[in-house]
Amino acid sequence: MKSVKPRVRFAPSPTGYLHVGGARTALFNYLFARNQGGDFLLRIEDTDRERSSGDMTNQILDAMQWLGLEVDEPPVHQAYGIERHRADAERLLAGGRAWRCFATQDELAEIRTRLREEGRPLRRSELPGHGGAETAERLAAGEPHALFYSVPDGSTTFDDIVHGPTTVEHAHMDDFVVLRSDGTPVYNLAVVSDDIDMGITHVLRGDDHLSNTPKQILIYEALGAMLPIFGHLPMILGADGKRLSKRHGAASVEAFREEGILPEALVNFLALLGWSPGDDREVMDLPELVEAFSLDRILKKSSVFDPEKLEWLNGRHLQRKSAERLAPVLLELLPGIERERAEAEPERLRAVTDLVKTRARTVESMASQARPFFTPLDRIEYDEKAARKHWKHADETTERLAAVRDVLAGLDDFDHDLLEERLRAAASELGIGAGKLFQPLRLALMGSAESPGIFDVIALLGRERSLERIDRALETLAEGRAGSPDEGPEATSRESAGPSE
RNA sequence: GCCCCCAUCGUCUAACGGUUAGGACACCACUCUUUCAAGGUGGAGAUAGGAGUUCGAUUCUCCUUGGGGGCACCA
Repeated sequence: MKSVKPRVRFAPSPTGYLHVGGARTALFNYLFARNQGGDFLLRIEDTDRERSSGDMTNQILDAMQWLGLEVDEPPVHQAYGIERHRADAERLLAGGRAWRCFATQDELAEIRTRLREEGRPLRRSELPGHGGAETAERLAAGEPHALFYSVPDGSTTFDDIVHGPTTVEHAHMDDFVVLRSDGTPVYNLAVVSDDIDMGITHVLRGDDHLSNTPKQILIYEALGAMLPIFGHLPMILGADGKRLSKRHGAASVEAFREEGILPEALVNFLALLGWSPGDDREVMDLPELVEAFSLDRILKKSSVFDPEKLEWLNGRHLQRKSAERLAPVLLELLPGIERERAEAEPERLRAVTDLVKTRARTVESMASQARPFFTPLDRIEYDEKAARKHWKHADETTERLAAVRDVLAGLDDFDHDLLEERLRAAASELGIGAGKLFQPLRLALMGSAESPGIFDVIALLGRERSLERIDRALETLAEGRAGSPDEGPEATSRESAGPSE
C-alpha cells in the first residue's frame, strides 16, 4: 500500500456568508487533513462572476479563520483557471469525448422534454443536422457553440467512502455541457480540472453532489487523470426536515458569532452532526476532534440542526475556557462606559469573568452578567420587579441594609469566607433568614435579584464600591423612589434623578 | 415524471447477528442553595411498516411508506 499524503480542499462559491453546512464540510476536510498529516486547501468557486464578489470571499475567509480552520496554502480562485478549463475542454473534443452544439437553449429544452417523455437520454445524435457538413459550415462561419460531453454507453461505479459502492447507468445520464457558448467552463468541468491541477486526493463534499460524481468521473477518465477518493457528507437540515436556510434562523457562521457563540462550540457541534467519536465524548475542542476523527465513522443520515444543543455546548466551552482568553471577548460586548472601566481593571475583569462564565450559555449573557460590576454608581438602575419584591417595605429594608453597611464598614479584609461568616451572623442578629438579608442586598449592589454568589459579589466589588452602592440604595429608599408598592412602574430611579456621590 | 441517497427516543447519536437497545440535548421530579445558573440523583421517551435469511435480527436481503438530493449554457 502506497500512502500518498492526502490533499483535500473546501470549495465554496462566494455567494454569501459562510453557511453552517459549508462550515461543516470545511471542518470535516480540515479534520481529515490534520488527522492524516495532509494538506487542507481552499478554492473559491468564483466562476460565476455575477454572483461573486471579493467582499463575500473575505467574509468566508474571516469565518474560517474565526473557526480556527487554518489553510495550508493561499486560496485558489477558480476564475483564474479559466484558460486551463478551456484547454481541458479542447482536449475532450480532440479525444472525441465532446461535441459542438449549435442549438439554442430553447431548442435544447424542447428536445429534452421530448426525450424525457420517451425515457431516452440526450445524445448528440438527437440533435437535428448533427455532424456532417452543416456543423463544419457553422463552425467555419464562427457561430458560437457550446461543448457537450459525450456520455458513452455503460455505467460508472465508484466506491464512495461514506456510501460505499455506487453505480449509475449512463442510460440515465444526459450528455452535459462542459463549455458554454461564451467560452466559459461549467461547474463539472471546472471542478475536475481544478482538482486535478491542485493534486486533490480526496473529495469530501455535501451529499447534494452525489449525482454529479459520475459525470465528473467521466471527465477525469477522459482527461486521463487519476481519480480522487470521493466521500459525500450528509446534509444538515432545519427542524422541519428541510434543507437548512435563513428561514430556520441563524444559518451562517457570522450569525452565530454575533449571537455570542464561541468558535470552539460551533466547531464541536458541527463535528457531531454526521459523525461521532464512537465513545460517549461530546465536549471536544479542535485538537481533540483532529485526534479522534476518522472518515469511517461518518454517518449517511442527514441530521437536524438543534440550536439548543449548540447553546448547551457553548456553555460547556465557556466553562472550559480560561478567563484570560474569555475576558477580551467579554470586554467587546460591554457597553461603552463599562468597557472603559473594565479595561482599566484587567484583574477585576478576569475575576468577574471567572465568576459569570459558569452561569452563562452565550458570551452575550456573560457580558450582561458582568456589566453591573463595572457600572458607575450613578448609573445603577434597580430592577423594578425585584424592587417591588425585595424592597417592599422601605423601613425594614433600610434597617437591614444599614446593618450590612455597618458590618462591611468594620471589615478590612473582604474575604469570601469572612464575609459569609459576618453576614450570616448579622442576619441571625436581626432574627431573619439569610435570604431576607441577601436579596435586598443583592439588589442594592447589582441592581438585580440575580447575580453570582453574594459573597463573591461583595469581595469583587471591594470595600469602597460595596459601601457606596449600599449608600445609594439607602438614599433611593429614603426618597421613596423604589420599591414603594403604591408607585407606578416609573418609580425606578433614573440617571437624571440619581444622587451624587 | 425519471435517477440517486437515507431511515434507532422530539433532536444529536452508540450498539464488528446474541445488550434489560447505551449516552447527550430538551422535558419532568427531586437535590444542593442567599438569587439565577451550574452541578448531583432519578424518570419518561426509539429500532417506520411488512416479508424473508438465521437457532437468533437495530444489524443482512427485498418490498412498502416516509424524508432528502439531483435531472440547467447555476455552483
